[in-house]
Amino acid sequence: DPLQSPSSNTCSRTTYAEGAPWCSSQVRIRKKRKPYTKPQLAELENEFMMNEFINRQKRKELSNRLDLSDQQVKIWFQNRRMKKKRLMMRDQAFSAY
Amino acid sequence: AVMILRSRFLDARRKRRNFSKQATEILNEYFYSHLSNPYPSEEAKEELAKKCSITVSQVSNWFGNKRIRYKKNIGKFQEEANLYAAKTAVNAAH
DNA sequence: GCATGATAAATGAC
DNA sequence: GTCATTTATCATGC
Repeated sequence: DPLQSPSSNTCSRTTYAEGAPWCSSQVRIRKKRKPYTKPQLAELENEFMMNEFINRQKRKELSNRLDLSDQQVKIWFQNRRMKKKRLMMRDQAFSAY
Repeated sequence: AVMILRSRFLDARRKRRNFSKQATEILNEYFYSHLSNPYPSEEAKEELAKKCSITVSQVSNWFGNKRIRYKKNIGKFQEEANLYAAKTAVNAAH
């Protein structure tokens, strides 16, 4: 797994670092965010339409087919459910007018 | 007509608009006066949203962007930081 | 041409 | 599981 460290801690060296500890090293190594391809998203969206909660079985075959990890598919569905909630809230807010 | 407005409302990303000068002023005042912990509570977000005439989600977006961009290049924001530090100092004196 | 606001991957608290 | 975040990317403003 190609990992990337938060190399630049320009924050902790500056005079403002003392007043902003939140700024200092975000600690752990984080995988770089990589946008998914259009075909990948199309399949994920299609599966989400079928059911918003995916089981291990379908998750495995989806991850294999899309060249994504099992975890990535799981996270995508979680984020997708949050997105749906945001859109519905926004729609509701609009309907108020 | 309503549907057109609705679609634009739903797809805010495509129709991004900069916040008003006053709104940015209020958000920056809060950010730099809470530089040690620039994480407003839900209540604080709602109050800021009301003052700025924006949504709480927009407040969250603003602080998220501000925090990451600030810490990525503190030098670029130093002048701004000094400005608002002086401003809050004046407010405190009164 | 970057600044800025919103969104898409990814993490972690709970 | 949700959900507030971090980070990179996108789309727009100017």
